[in-house]
Amino acid sequence: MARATIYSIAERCGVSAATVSRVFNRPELVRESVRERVLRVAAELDYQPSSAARGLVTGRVGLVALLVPDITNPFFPLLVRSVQRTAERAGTSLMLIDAEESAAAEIRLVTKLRGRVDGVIVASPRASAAALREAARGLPCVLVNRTLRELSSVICDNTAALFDAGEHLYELGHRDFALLSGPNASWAAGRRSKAVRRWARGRGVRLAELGPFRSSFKGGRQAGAAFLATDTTAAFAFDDLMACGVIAELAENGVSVPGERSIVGCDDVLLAQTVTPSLSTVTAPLDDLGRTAVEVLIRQIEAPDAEPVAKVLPGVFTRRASTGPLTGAQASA
Amino acid sequence: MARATIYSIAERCGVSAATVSRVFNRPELVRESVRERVLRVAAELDYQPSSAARGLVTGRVGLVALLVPDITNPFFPLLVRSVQRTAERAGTSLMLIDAEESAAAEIRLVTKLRGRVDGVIVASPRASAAALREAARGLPCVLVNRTLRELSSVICDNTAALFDAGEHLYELGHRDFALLSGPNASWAAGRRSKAVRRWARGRGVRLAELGPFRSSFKGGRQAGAAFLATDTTAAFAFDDLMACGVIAELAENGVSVPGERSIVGCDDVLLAQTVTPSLSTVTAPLDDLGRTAVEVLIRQIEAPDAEPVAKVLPGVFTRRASTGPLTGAQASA
DNA sequence: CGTTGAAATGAAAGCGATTGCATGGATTCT
DNA sequence: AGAATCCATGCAATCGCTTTCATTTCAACG
Repeated sequence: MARATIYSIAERCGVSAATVSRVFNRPELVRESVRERVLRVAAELDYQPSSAARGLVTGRVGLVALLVPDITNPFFPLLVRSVQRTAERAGTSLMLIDAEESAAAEIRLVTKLRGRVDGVIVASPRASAAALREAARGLPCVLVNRTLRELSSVICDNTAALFDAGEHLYELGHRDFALLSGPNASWAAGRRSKAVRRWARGRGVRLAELGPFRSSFKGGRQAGAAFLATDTTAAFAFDDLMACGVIAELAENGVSVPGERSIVGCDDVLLAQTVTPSLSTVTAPLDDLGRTAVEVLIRQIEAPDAEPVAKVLPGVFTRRASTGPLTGAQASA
Repeated sequence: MARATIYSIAERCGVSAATVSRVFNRPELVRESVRERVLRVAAELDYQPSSAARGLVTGRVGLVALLVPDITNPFFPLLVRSVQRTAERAGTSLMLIDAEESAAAEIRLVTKLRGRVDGVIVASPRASAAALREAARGLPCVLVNRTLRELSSVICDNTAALFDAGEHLYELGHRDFALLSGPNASWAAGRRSKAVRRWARGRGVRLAELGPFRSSFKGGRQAGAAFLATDTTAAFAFDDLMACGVIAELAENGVSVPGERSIVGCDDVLLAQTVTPSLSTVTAPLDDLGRTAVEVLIRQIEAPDAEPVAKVLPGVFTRRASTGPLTGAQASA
């Protein structure tokens, strides 16, 4: 049986296709008895409107894309969920695209999206500002965790939370810190490093800058080795993934956390709670981040010429078990 | 500037829209000089075909959906990536849908997909067989990690790998085992439990069945407590997430792994490698799973009346650090 | 009972692409 | 040279829906 269309429904109901269409779009314009009949028949026939046909005439396809650099990075699934949930509530579906960490792929993929989706959310883009701007031309676009003049963005500002983390460590007695920085290409990494540097300078403590390291468990192992080679006692890791690698590396070398060294991560992914010891970290408001991104995007889709907006959501420091007091034993180390 | 269409391109090139269309679909039918000119103008105008218009006439929208029960479960991101990669190679995009662990949502969402996508891959569905069959009527559909007569499926069979895991533990000296079973609604959980039971019976060892527990870190903590309450020395956890919870619970109670108890997980998610001790587990061929699912789905889309196929891919036991020899100390415990 | 205005419905145009068929010009064959 | 063939291209129908505009229906009113 061929798929039901508004015509097959109209025929069965003895009305015109226009009326059937109205039942779904402007039901208040249709007499109740007719409306009910149409809905009943539609249900019987398993009618689902063709998104292609509707999209062709309305110019909207009811689809927004979310481009992530690496879906296997535990940071993103929560973002994906919140974006998808918000999108569904707004009556639009989500097209997910994994750029597999390639800046070139990002650009290529965004470019291909024009005409296929109503708008795109680009999370933590690696690509250059110029390329991004060019690729997003004529396509409503919202950046997550990156700002760019001329494009809307939603970012998580961890500055205050990193200050809190620093203060927390300072109160525990730490005076010598390590900054395990993230990839140079990462905009967020730059911001985080800057925040940590600012705090350290303001607080007047020593800060050894190590890295950059990759944002992965392995990158964290390397960072951990580098951290061990210094005589610092507390480290700011670029993110949780890296922090987990650091913890593993330290454990392997018989260095206890937080007994001998303290570590804070960033993002608060699932991993941060499951690792032993659980990770003190900066919790990103992932739910808000995703929701806000969709809201901004939808506004952008509805008013394509509106000024871009830049939303900033703060992260929050969450204390767990990977940070502890500086003991006498360490101080003498 | 309004978006470019085949008409605007045709006009600029002094040819008809049909020719422009052919340049993209059957380029060999168009004279080279014309083809080049059209392509150049199309590039200049940033032309992207309207997927809606194309979909309307071809009946294909170039989109397949992947429905997962919970994107935040670390099992899925790898599947998502492999599905998306394979789909992109086949020239189709991926619509991701998170059912947020609700069987009802699964059915509702699949139903809504008819007309919006060319086909759907449903991963680890929770919904009842009847509801699934009904929802997928008239929509090419492939199940992952679940079989159902009348629908195609791609599953990972862990039976042999679980036998290997058992043998491995047996050789290490273990004789008393615990089975920490997964949710009753999970088809995979049933299969895994059955495999473990079969192995234990065949091998003639004691098997304490505990649970069911939720497939989450917390569920694992509970499972860990239950495990500790027995005098068994090795546990089969339903999956890695649960196994990590078990390890955390044991660690908190001062029980060393694998010194005092051994544990194996299932799936081999990122977590399995980052947890301390790293987890001996059954590695699922996620890449193959995703790829095969897309291939089967595409075949199904191209030949909607073909018989459903059921593919089976084997898991492989991977030894890591969470399994170790039974020491005298434990035996006496 | 004819008029009027509102409410309900229908007719038809178009959205942007694909594609079967017709056409016209160049090439080849007889 | 005329017929047959072939290649490149254009014409026009079509996909399923939305939406404007026109038309019909009908209740209410004078």
